[in-house]
Amino acid sequence: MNYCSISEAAAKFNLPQSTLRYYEKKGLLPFIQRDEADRRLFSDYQMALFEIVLCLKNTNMPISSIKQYMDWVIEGDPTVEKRLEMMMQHKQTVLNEISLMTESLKGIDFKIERYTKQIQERKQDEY
Amino acid sequence: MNYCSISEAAAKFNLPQSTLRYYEKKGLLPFIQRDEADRRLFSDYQMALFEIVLCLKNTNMPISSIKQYMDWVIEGDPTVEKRLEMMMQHKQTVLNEISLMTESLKGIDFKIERYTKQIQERKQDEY
DNA sequence: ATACGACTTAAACCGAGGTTTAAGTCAATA
DNA sequence: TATTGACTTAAACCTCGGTTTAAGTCGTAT
Repeated sequence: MNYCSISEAAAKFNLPQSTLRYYEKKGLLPFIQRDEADRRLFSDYQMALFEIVLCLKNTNMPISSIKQYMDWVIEGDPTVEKRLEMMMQHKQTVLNEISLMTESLKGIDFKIERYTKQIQERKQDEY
Repeated sequence: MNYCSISEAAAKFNLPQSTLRYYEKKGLLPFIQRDEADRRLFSDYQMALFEIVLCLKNTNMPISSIKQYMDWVIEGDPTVEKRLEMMMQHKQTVLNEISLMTESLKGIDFKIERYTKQIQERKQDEY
Protein backbone atom coordinates (compact mmCIF):
# COMPACT_ATOMS: atom_id res chain seq x y z
CA MET A 1 0.00 0.00 0.00
CA ASN A 2 0.91 3.61 -0.44
CA TYR A 3 1.69 5.63 2.67
CA CYS A 4 2.53 9.25 3.17
CA SER A 5 4.04 11.29 5.96
CA ILE A 6 2.24 13.94 7.93
CA SER A 7 3.90 16.70 5.95
CA GLU A 8 2.70 15.18 2.68
CA ALA A 9 -0.79 14.66 4.02
CA ALA A 10 -0.88 18.19 5.35
CA ALA A 11 0.23 19.53 1.98
CA LYS A 12 -2.38 17.48 0.17
CA PHE A 13 -5.21 18.81 2.27
CA ASN A 14 -3.71 22.24 2.67
CA LEU A 15 -3.91 22.13 6.44
CA PRO A 16 -1.23 22.61 9.08
CA GLN A 17 0.27 19.43 10.50
CA SER A 18 -0.91 20.53 13.91
CA THR A 19 -4.47 20.29 12.71
CA LEU A 20 -4.01 16.72 11.53
CA ARG A 21 -2.53 15.79 14.88
CA TYR A 22 -5.40 17.53 16.62
CA TYR A 23 -7.97 15.67 14.53
CA GLU A 24 -6.33 12.35 15.20
CA LYS A 25 -6.37 13.06 18.91
CA LYS A 26 -10.03 13.99 18.73
CA GLY A 27 -10.84 10.71 17.03
CA LEU A 28 -11.56 12.04 13.56
CA LEU A 29 -8.74 10.09 11.95
CA PRO A 30 -8.72 6.57 13.32
CA PHE A 31 -6.34 3.74 12.45
CA ILE A 32 -3.32 5.87 11.69
CA GLN A 33 -0.31 3.56 11.45
CA ARG A 34 3.14 4.43 12.76
CA ASP A 35 6.58 3.49 11.48
CA GLU A 36 9.41 2.19 13.69
CA ALA A 37 10.27 5.74 14.71
CA ASP A 38 6.67 6.36 15.74
CA ARG A 39 5.97 8.66 12.81
CA ARG A 40 2.45 8.74 11.40
CA LEU A 41 1.77 6.90 8.15
CA PHE A 42 -1.30 8.00 6.24
CA SER A 43 -2.57 5.24 3.98
CA ASP A 44 -4.74 5.73 0.92
CA TYR A 45 -7.60 4.55 3.06
CA GLN A 46 -6.86 7.29 5.60
CA MET A 47 -6.83 9.83 2.85
CA ALA A 48 -10.18 8.60 1.54
CA LEU A 49 -11.68 8.66 5.03
CA PHE A 50 -10.35 12.13 5.47
CA GLU A 51 -12.26 13.32 2.41
CA ILE A 52 -15.55 12.75 4.12
CA VAL A 53 -14.29 14.31 7.33
CA LEU A 54 -13.55 17.39 5.27
CA CYS A 55 -17.01 17.39 3.71
CA LEU A 56 -18.48 17.35 7.19
CA LYS A 57 -16.09 20.00 8.43
CA ASN A 58 -16.79 22.22 5.41
CA THR A 59 -20.45 22.04 6.20
CA ASN A 60 -19.85 23.05 9.82
CA MET A 61 -20.55 19.79 11.52
CA PRO A 62 -19.15 20.05 15.06
CA ILE A 63 -16.05 17.99 15.76
CA SER A 64 -17.87 16.00 18.42
CA SER A 65 -20.44 14.87 15.85
CA ILE A 66 -17.80 14.00 13.29
CA LYS A 67 -16.20 11.89 15.97
CA GLN A 68 -19.50 10.16 16.64
CA TYR A 69 -19.76 9.42 12.94
CA MET A 70 -16.23 8.02 12.77
CA ASP A 71 -16.92 5.87 15.81
CA TRP A 72 -19.85 4.39 13.93
CA VAL A 73 -17.70 3.86 10.86
CA ILE A 74 -15.31 1.89 13.05
CA GLU A 75 -18.11 -0.18 14.53
CA GLY A 76 -19.07 -1.12 10.99
CA ASP A 77 -22.19 -2.71 9.60
CA PRO A 78 -24.46 -2.58 12.64
CA THR A 79 -24.37 1.22 12.59
CA VAL A 80 -25.29 1.82 8.97
CA GLU A 81 -28.78 2.99 9.89
CA LYS A 82 -27.46 5.45 12.43
CA ARG A 83 -25.00 6.84 9.93
CA LEU A 84 -27.69 7.14 7.29
CA GLU A 85 -29.93 9.01 9.65
CA MET A 86 -27.12 11.28 10.75
CA MET A 87 -26.18 12.12 7.18
CA MET A 88 -29.79 12.84 6.23
CA GLN A 89 -30.29 14.99 9.28
CA HIS A 90 -27.07 16.84 8.62
CA LYS A 91 -27.98 17.39 4.99
CA GLN A 92 -31.17 19.08 6.09
CA THR A 93 -29.26 21.28 8.54
CA VAL A 94 -26.91 22.31 5.76
CA LEU A 95 -29.75 23.06 3.38
CA ASN A 96 -31.36 25.23 6.02
CA GLU A 97 -28.08 27.00 6.59
CA ILE A 98 -27.67 27.62 2.89
CA SER A 99 -31.15 28.98 2.58
CA LEU A 100 -30.67 31.30 5.54
CA MET A 101 -27.52 32.62 3.90
CA THR A 102 -29.23 32.96 0.56
CA GLU A 103 -32.07 34.82 2.18
CA SER A 104 -29.66 37.12 4.03
CA LEU A 105 -27.85 37.83 0.78
CA LYS A 106 -30.98 39.64 -0.35
CA GLY A 107 -30.47 42.23 2.38
CA ILE A 108 -26.89 42.62 1.27
CA ASP A 109 -27.85 42.95 -2.39
CA PHE A 110 -30.32 45.60 -1.37
CA LYS A 111 -27.52 47.61 0.22
CA ILE A 112 -25.33 47.12 -2.83
CA GLU A 113 -28.07 48.54 -5.01
CA ARG A 114 -28.71 51.49 -2.73
CA TYR A 115 -25.05 52.42 -2.46
CA THR A 116 -24.51 52.01 -6.17
CA LYS A 117 -27.39 54.34 -6.92
CA GLN A 118 -26.19 56.85 -4.39
CA ILE A 119 -22.78 56.95 -6.02
CA GLN A 120 -24.32 57.24 -9.47
CA GLU A 121 -26.45 60.17 -8.39
CA ARG A 122 -23.52 61.91 -6.82
CA LYS A 123 -21.60 61.65 -10.06
CA GLN A 124 -24.49 63.17 -12.00
CA ASP A 125 -24.68 66.07 -9.57
CA GLU A 126 -21.13 66.97 -10.46
CA TYR A 127 -22.22 68.38 -13.83
CA MET B 1 -41.72 57.49 17.47
CA ASN B 2 -42.20 53.94 18.55
CA TYR B 3 -39.79 52.51 21.10
CA CYS B 4 -39.47 49.09 22.62
CA SER B 5 -37.71 47.64 25.61
CA ILE B 6 -34.85 45.20 25.51
CA SER B 7 -37.14 42.30 26.31
CA GLU B 8 -39.42 43.18 23.41
CA ALA B 9 -36.49 43.64 21.05
CA ALA B 10 -34.97 40.37 22.19
CA ALA B 11 -38.28 38.61 21.61
CA LYS B 12 -38.64 40.13 18.16
CA PHE B 13 -35.24 38.93 17.03
CA ASN B 14 -35.38 35.75 19.03
CA LEU B 15 -32.10 36.44 20.76
CA PRO B 16 -31.23 36.59 24.46
CA GLN B 17 -31.12 40.06 25.97
CA SER B 18 -27.52 39.43 26.90
CA THR B 19 -26.67 39.19 23.23
CA LEU B 20 -28.25 42.55 22.47
CA ARG B 21 -26.27 44.13 25.30
CA TYR B 22 -23.14 42.46 24.04
CA TYR B 23 -23.74 43.74 20.51
CA GLU B 24 -24.34 47.25 21.73
CA LYS B 25 -21.11 47.13 23.70
CA LYS B 26 -19.26 45.89 20.64
CA GLY B 27 -20.56 48.79 18.59
CA LEU B 28 -23.00 46.88 16.41
CA LEU B 29 -26.03 48.76 17.69
CA PRO B 30 -25.22 52.45 17.88
CA PHE B 31 -27.45 55.28 19.04
CA ILE B 32 -29.50 53.30 21.51
CA GLN B 33 -31.48 55.78 23.60
CA ARG B 34 -32.14 55.39 27.29
CA ASP B 35 -35.12 56.40 29.40
CA GLU B 36 -34.87 58.25 32.74
CA ALA B 37 -34.14 54.99 34.51
CA ASP B 38 -31.29 54.24 32.09
CA ARG B 39 -33.18 51.47 30.37
CA ARG B 40 -32.51 50.90 26.68
CA LEU B 41 -35.07 52.12 24.17
CA PHE B 42 -34.98 50.50 20.76
CA SER B 43 -36.48 52.77 18.13
CA ASP B 44 -37.88 51.63 14.81
CA TYR B 45 -34.67 52.91 13.29
CA GLN B 46 -32.66 50.67 15.62
CA MET B 47 -34.74 47.74 14.61
CA ALA B 48 -34.22 48.48 10.94
CA LEU B 49 -30.48 48.86 11.45
CA PHE B 50 -30.48 45.63 13.32
CA GLU B 51 -31.97 43.82 10.34
CA ILE B 52 -28.84 44.39 8.32
CA VAL B 53 -26.65 43.46 11.26
CA LEU B 54 -28.50 40.16 11.31
CA CYS B 55 -28.01 39.64 7.59
CA LEU B 56 -24.29 40.10 8.11
CA LYS B 57 -24.26 37.87 11.16
CA ASN B 58 -26.25 35.17 9.37
CA THR B 59 -23.68 35.15 6.64
CA ASN B 60 -20.84 34.80 9.15
CA MET B 61 -19.33 38.22 8.93
CA PRO B 62 -17.04 38.63 11.96
CA ILE B 63 -18.24 41.03 14.63
CA SER B 64 -15.22 43.26 14.14
CA SER B 65 -16.16 43.76 10.47
CA ILE B 66 -19.79 44.42 11.28
CA LYS B 67 -18.55 47.05 13.69
CA GLN B 68 -16.42 48.60 10.97
CA TYR B 69 -19.48 48.71 8.74
CA MET B 70 -21.59 50.35 11.44
CA ASP B 71 -18.86 52.90 12.08
CA TRP B 72 -19.05 53.81 8.41
CA VAL B 73 -22.82 54.01 8.58
CA ILE B 74 -22.41 56.49 11.43
CA GLU B 75 -19.88 58.55 9.50
CA GLY B 76 -22.45 58.83 6.75
CA ASP B 77 -22.13 59.91 3.15
CA PRO B 78 -18.34 60.07 2.79
CA THR B 79 -18.09 56.33 3.43
CA VAL B 80 -20.62 55.10 0.89
CA GLU B 81 -17.90 53.80 -1.43
CA LYS B 82 -16.23 51.88 1.37
CA ARG B 83 -19.51 50.33 2.38
CA LEU B 84 -20.29 49.41 -1.19
CA GLU B 85 -16.95 47.74 -1.61
CA MET B 86 -17.29 45.92 1.68
CA MET B 87 -20.73 44.61 0.79
CA MET B 88 -19.57 43.46 -2.64
CA GLN B 89 -16.53 41.78 -1.19
CA HIS B 90 -18.63 40.13 1.48
CA LYS B 91 -21.17 38.94 -1.04
CA GLN B 92 -18.40 37.17 -2.92
CA THR B 93 -17.15 35.56 0.27
CA VAL B 94 -20.64 34.30 1.02
CA LEU B 95 -21.10 32.94 -2.50
CA ASN B 96 -17.82 31.07 -2.17
CA GLU B 97 -18.91 29.71 1.17
CA ILE B 98 -22.20 28.55 -0.27
CA SER B 99 -20.52 26.86 -3.15
CA LEU B 100 -18.07 25.07 -0.87
CA MET B 101 -21.00 23.80 1.15
CA THR B 102 -22.90 22.79 -1.94
CA GLU B 103 -19.87 20.96 -3.23
CA SER B 104 -19.39 19.19 0.10
CA LEU B 105 -23.02 18.16 0.10
CA LYS B 106 -22.17 15.91 -2.84
CA GLY B 107 -19.90 13.84 -0.62
CA ILE B 108 -22.68 13.61 1.91
CA ASP B 109 -25.26 12.63 -0.72
CA PHE B 110 -22.89 9.96 -1.88
CA LYS B 111 -22.84 8.46 1.60
CA ILE B 112 -26.61 8.68 1.85
CA GLU B 113 -26.90 6.70 -1.37
CA ARG B 114 -24.39 4.10 -0.30
CA TYR B 115 -26.01 3.55 3.09
CA THR B 116 -29.46 3.42 1.58
CA LYS B 117 -28.39 0.75 -0.88
CA GLN B 118 -26.67 -1.22 1.83
CA ILE B 119 -29.82 -1.26 3.90
CA GLN B 120 -31.90 -2.23 0.87
CA GLU B 121 -29.63 -5.13 0.09
CA ARG B 122 -29.69 -6.33 3.63
CA LYS B 123 -33.47 -6.41 3.56
CA GLN B 124 -33.46 -8.48 0.38
CA ASP B 125 -31.06 -10.97 1.93
CA GLU B 126 -33.60 -11.65 4.60
CA TYR B 127 -35.73 -13.70 2.17
C1' DA C 1 30.86 12.26 15.89
C1' DT C 2 27.89 15.90 15.16
C1' DA C 3 24.68 18.71 13.39
C1' DC C 4 20.43 19.21 10.90
C1' DG C 5 15.68 18.48 9.61
C1' DA C 6 11.55 15.98 10.24
C1' DC C 7 9.11 14.17 13.35
C1' DT C 8 7.03 13.13 18.36
C1' DT C 9 4.38 14.53 22.88
C1' DA C 10 1.82 17.08 26.57
C1' DA C 11 0.46 21.18 27.99
C1' DA C 12 -0.19 25.96 27.62
C1' DC C 13 -2.15 29.40 25.02
C1' DC C 14 -5.37 31.99 21.90
C1' DG C 15 -9.47 34.59 19.67
C1' DA C 16 -14.21 34.45 18.67
C1' DG C 17 -18.62 34.86 20.29
C1' DG C 18 -21.18 34.92 23.54
C1' DT C 19 -23.35 33.66 28.64
C1' DT C 20 -23.50 33.86 33.49
C1' DT C 21 -23.02 35.97 37.86
C1' DA C 22 -23.30 39.32 41.43
C1' DA C 23 -24.63 43.41 43.03
C1' DG C 24 -27.37 47.29 42.44
C1' DT C 25 -31.41 50.63 40.76
C1' DC C 26 -36.02 51.67 39.76
C1' DA C 27 -41.34 51.54 39.22
C1' DA C 28 -45.44 49.57 40.11
C1' DT C 29 -48.28 46.64 42.86
C1' DA C 30 -50.01 44.35 47.39
C1' DT D 1 -43.92 50.52 53.07
C1' DA D 2 -42.21 46.25 51.53
C1' DT D 3 -41.77 43.29 47.82
C1' DT D 4 -41.60 41.93 43.19
C1' DG D 5 -40.06 42.07 38.48
C1' DA D 6 -37.67 44.31 34.89
C1' DC D 7 -33.93 46.37 34.12
C1' DT D 8 -28.69 48.05 34.79
C1' DT D 9 -23.34 47.17 35.06
C1' DA D 10 -18.64 45.04 35.15
C1' DA D 11 -16.32 41.14 35.37
C1' DA D 12 -15.80 36.35 35.37
C1' DC D 13 -16.66 32.40 32.93
C1' DC D 14 -17.45 29.12 29.03
C1' DT D 15 -17.02 26.34 24.59
C1' DC D 16 -15.10 25.69 20.23
C1' DG D 17 -11.51 24.88 17.21
C1' DG D 18 -7.46 25.03 16.77
C1' DT D 19 -2.12 26.88 17.37
C1' DT D 20 2.07 27.41 19.80
C1' DT D 21 5.66 26.03 22.79
C1' DA D 22 9.11 23.27 24.91
C1' DA D 23 11.51 19.37 25.26
C1' DG D 24 12.79 15.22 23.28
C1' DT D 25 13.77 11.35 19.56
C1' DC D 26 15.17 9.77 15.16
C1' DG D 27 17.74 9.17 10.57
C1' DT D 28 20.68 11.00 7.46
C1' DA D 29 24.27 13.95 5.36
C1' DT D 30 28.89 16.18 6.48
